[in-house]
Amino acid sequence: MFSRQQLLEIFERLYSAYGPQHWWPADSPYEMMLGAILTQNTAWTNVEKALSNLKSAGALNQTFLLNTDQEQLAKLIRPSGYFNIKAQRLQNFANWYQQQGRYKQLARLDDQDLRSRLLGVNGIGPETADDILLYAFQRPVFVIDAYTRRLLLVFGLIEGKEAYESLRRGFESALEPDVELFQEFHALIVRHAKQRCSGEPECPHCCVIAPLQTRGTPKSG
DNA sequence: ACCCAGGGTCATA
DNA sequence: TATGACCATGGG
Repeated sequence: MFSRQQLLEIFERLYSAYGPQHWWPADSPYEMMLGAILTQNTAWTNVEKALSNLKSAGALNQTFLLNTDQEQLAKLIRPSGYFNIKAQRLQNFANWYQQQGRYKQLARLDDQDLRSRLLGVNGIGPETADDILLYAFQRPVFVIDAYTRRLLLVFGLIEGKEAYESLRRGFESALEPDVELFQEFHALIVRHAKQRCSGEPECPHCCVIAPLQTRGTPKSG
């Protein structure tokens, strides 16, 4: 699949091109977790509007999510798209979060336990769960998204049809479990995806996707 | 007028 | 297990 050396070369290029990203953009772990649900298959600019609406309405908290009706919540998050489904998902999350004893109790759980409990919430799939684990709970879990796949595909390191878990384990077994590295790596991949080729020499986008110096692991993994 | 975006669920074979 | 339909706004 890919080696530690290859991944580190990609990371170095991304870091050189774009610098530290300091993800996730949120004022609190709670806001981060809601944002992770709202950004599902949705441009972040739209999520910002939804989060802004929630803040203005004083709705960015457990009390509101647990007590308001779904239609009112959907109205506030309308700009993020899929608003009916996402309103339901936010409330599914809020109910679960309350049952689990909120952040303090969840933070006591080990990575795998916390992950499987997150996946038990209807509306939280593998990527959203891993976003939350990595950025809200500081766990060394590597997030795989569509951008990650595309980038690996550009370098010819994957076929493209690999399962989510397969790619996640690929990263996590090739790299040491370093939370800050994982946080920056995923953030940089997203940052790179938004970068259009400027056409200029030394274009950041093109510098990143140039062929790797390190050679591929022959066959097998 | 298209196309896609920091996915996930559900029904079907 | 593996496809396909569906969800929906906003920016290019």
